Amino acid sequence: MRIGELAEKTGVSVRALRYYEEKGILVPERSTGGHRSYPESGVGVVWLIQQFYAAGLPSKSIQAIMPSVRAGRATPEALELLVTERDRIDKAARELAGARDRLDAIITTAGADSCASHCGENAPEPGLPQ
Amino acid sequence: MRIGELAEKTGVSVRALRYYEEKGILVPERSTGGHRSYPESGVGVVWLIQQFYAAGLPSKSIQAIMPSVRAGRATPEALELLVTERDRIDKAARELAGARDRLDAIITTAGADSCASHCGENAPEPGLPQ
DNA sequence: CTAGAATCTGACGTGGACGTGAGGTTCAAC
DNA sequence: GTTGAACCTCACGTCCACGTCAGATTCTAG
Repeated sequence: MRIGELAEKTGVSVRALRYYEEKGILVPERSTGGHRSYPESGVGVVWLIQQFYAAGLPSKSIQAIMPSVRAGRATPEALELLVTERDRIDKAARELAGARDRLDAIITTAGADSCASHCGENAPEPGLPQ
Repeated sequence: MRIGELAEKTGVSVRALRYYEEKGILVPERSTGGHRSYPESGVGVVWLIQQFYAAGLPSKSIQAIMPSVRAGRATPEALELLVTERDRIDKAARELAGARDRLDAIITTAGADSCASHCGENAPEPGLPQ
């Protein structure tokens, strides 16, 4: 599969795919003419890379992790990095939950006021079973 | 409280605090000489700002949200932004959980292999209660 | 009153993940 | 064989949350 097709299938830009190669994250084959050629599995791999980026992993860590992903096993050093990053993600998730709750609190109180002000008086409870 | 003290109490750099003012996120009083003066409540506010940044909110959104935080109520437009950002955080949290699980899967399988290879055969279970 | 610490205002530097041309090459179709 | 789309390699531009340095001003302790 050529770079444009992979870009379209994944929603990632062509530039980004070239950038991944530059960083050693996703290195494709080359045609005789020099064009990049990706396997079908590239789609899933790109999705995973995007998830890792979204989780805040830097390129270097992703590049270090990808071989383990492909192989299904890891050297002790790679394993250490994996655990470190997983713990970092756990921490990030907790902070995210905190921020979300803060926003939610503002929404319920502020929203209740705002609603009362134009929906007609005080609702029974701010509500929020979840 | 002066800027250095607030920086020390929050662990945020002096430069960052000035940046928050530049972006209209946290605007302090001024002494006659022009030095910034923050209230005690600034400590909590800065923590909240940090949480929002960590959650991926851009300065503009934070700046738009802070008045609602201070007032405890929000205009309909602000409320819409709050809900939008909360949902964005929820989505981010789900993606984060996904990435975490992917890492975890690699860790357990790869870790089991890796452990067996140097700890002496197949352990009963990959283990990892925490 | 004076020294030194803290703060002030610009203003340029940084790092990461790409965006965006410029200018040339390769590929698929006709 | 030729054309137009897709691709190639530089290489500079961008955005954001600050870092960092310079040079001037203000505050606080003795």
